[in-house]
Amino acid sequence: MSKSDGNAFTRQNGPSVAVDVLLFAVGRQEPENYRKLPEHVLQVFLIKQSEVPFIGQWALPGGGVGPRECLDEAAYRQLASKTHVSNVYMEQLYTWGDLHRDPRTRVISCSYIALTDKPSEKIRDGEDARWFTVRRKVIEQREEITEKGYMLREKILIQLFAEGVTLRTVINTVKTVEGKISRVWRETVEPGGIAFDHALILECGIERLRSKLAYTEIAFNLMPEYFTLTELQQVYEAVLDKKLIKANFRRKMAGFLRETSLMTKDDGHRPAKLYCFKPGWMN
Amino acid sequence: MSKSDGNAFTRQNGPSVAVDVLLFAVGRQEPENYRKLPEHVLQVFLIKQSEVPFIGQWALPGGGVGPRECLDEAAYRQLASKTHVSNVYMEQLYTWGDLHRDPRTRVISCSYIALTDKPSEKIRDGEDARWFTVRRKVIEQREEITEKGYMLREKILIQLFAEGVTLRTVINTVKTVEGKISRVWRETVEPGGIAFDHALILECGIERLRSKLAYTEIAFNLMPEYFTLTELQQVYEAVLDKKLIKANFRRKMAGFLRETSLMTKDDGHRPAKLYCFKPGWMN
DNA sequence: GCAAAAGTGTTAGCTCTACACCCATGA
DNA sequence: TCATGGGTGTAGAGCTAACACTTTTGC
Repeated sequence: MSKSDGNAFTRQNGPSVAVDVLLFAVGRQEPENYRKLPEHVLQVFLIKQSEVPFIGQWALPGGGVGPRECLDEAAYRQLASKTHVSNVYMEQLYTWGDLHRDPRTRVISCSYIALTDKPSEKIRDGEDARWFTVRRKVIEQREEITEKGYMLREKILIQLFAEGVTLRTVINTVKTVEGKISRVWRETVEPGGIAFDHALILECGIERLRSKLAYTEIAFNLMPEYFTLTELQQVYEAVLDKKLIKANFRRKMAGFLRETSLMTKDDGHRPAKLYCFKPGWMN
Repeated sequence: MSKSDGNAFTRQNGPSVAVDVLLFAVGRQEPENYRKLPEHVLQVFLIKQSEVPFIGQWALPGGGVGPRECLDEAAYRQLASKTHVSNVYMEQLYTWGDLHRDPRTRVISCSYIALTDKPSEKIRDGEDARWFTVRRKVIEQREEITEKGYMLREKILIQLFAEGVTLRTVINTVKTVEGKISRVWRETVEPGGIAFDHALILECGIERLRSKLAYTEIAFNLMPEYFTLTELQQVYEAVLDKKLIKANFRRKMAGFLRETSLMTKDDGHRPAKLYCFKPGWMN
């Protein structure tokens, strides 16, 4: 940030700066009968655009950063005003700066992941904001040895479901290694009704969420304060899209849990102990 | 990014956008005698500020983002022009948007990590740019159970050494858990001759680099094309600041290596096989 | 009784750790 | 010859996957 190059701090028409928030939750779907527990699915919150150039398409909640707020504050404000969700976990995901990601003007967007446990909460009235169930699939995968190194190409299908709306977006990712230098490249093939580059942001966010599940305690931000071990497991399964083995899962989680004296009841089967989160570093 | 809030895309005096690059390398220090291999240390590249308000202090290479370039391009351009290093691994680290991180005007900075294997290369003439050896130590640690949850405080000392210059910066980090919601907070206690919030960026980058060594192949970006297993181990040890056990290290790395028919020689001891990188997903 | 989920135990295989040991080189 | 690093083997601890089994509830 030395000042010696021409374009630093002198532009009056520099790029706008915005934030966009990927609000994730794990939703419970009604069980088939009184004995069964609800199924769990990963959900993301989107808003229908009412203005050109993406009128009718769906976008992440977000907007411009004010002159008196830092990025985190802007993200919180946008989330609170657009979704009525507050006091949630939030972390920066990635900053998107492609020249034409917004066709109107140059906008640099700092994206955030937010996690909540209340997808069912009344979040906004009207038809223009919805929780979408997320389904992600790798539909093509190709490994190559090239003259210069290695290449891994994947085609990814993300499907989004809400009542009356289904979106289908396709993304390509390319990982290359040339000599020792590795790179990742992502591009939208079919936006499928998702505005701006938000399909890319979503894909990036899902990847981050999944990988952080494995080596951090981030999943607890998707849980209510008290929860059963089966509920916790269902959240992992919904995010990872993969069945886990109960006994093993419980042993692995043991270090992050504080037992309570509370129990579930009236569930049509044996009551379960309720736990709450205790960080791993608290011995 | 719906357009419906007042401060989106209408400001002409919005924040400036810049990039800052943490260029890391692992340097070799001259061995004591002909038999010994060189010691390895983590190094970072800094530039001495020649203008107010941080005149005489040291900062990361960086500068404003041009109107016709995306963030990655800006980072590459800054790196190339300030350090004469190009064709290196680079990834986004974090975007810094505090209101007063630059006392002159509002600047939002997207920071990058860059990794190279050539710290010794003549990088820039004159007295105003140096490779610094990095030493990081946790000098205080406190765990607490509070009314609302848990808290982990750490005080971190980072020392930077170059010929004729020693910098000493102290940073506090606080990790809190309230109920289920976790947060991280970082602040500079003593900048110690480092400009802007670049001490924070450095600390953040070291943490990221260390944690990514464990679960990615990122370390190979710090290696030359051909290297011995001991060299690779020394790079890991320099970054992690921790001795590793040779036999175990070799077994763990086996899946990421392609053997060559080349050998070292004239080293004052038994010759070693040279390897090159092969990504883990290439079977 | 029975369906569903809560919760525990066991085994085989793998990985991680720590350490010991031998080999090859050039001065 | 010997200091130094190159390279491999092994035993024990601990983790993981997979599966089987018992317990407790509401209807």
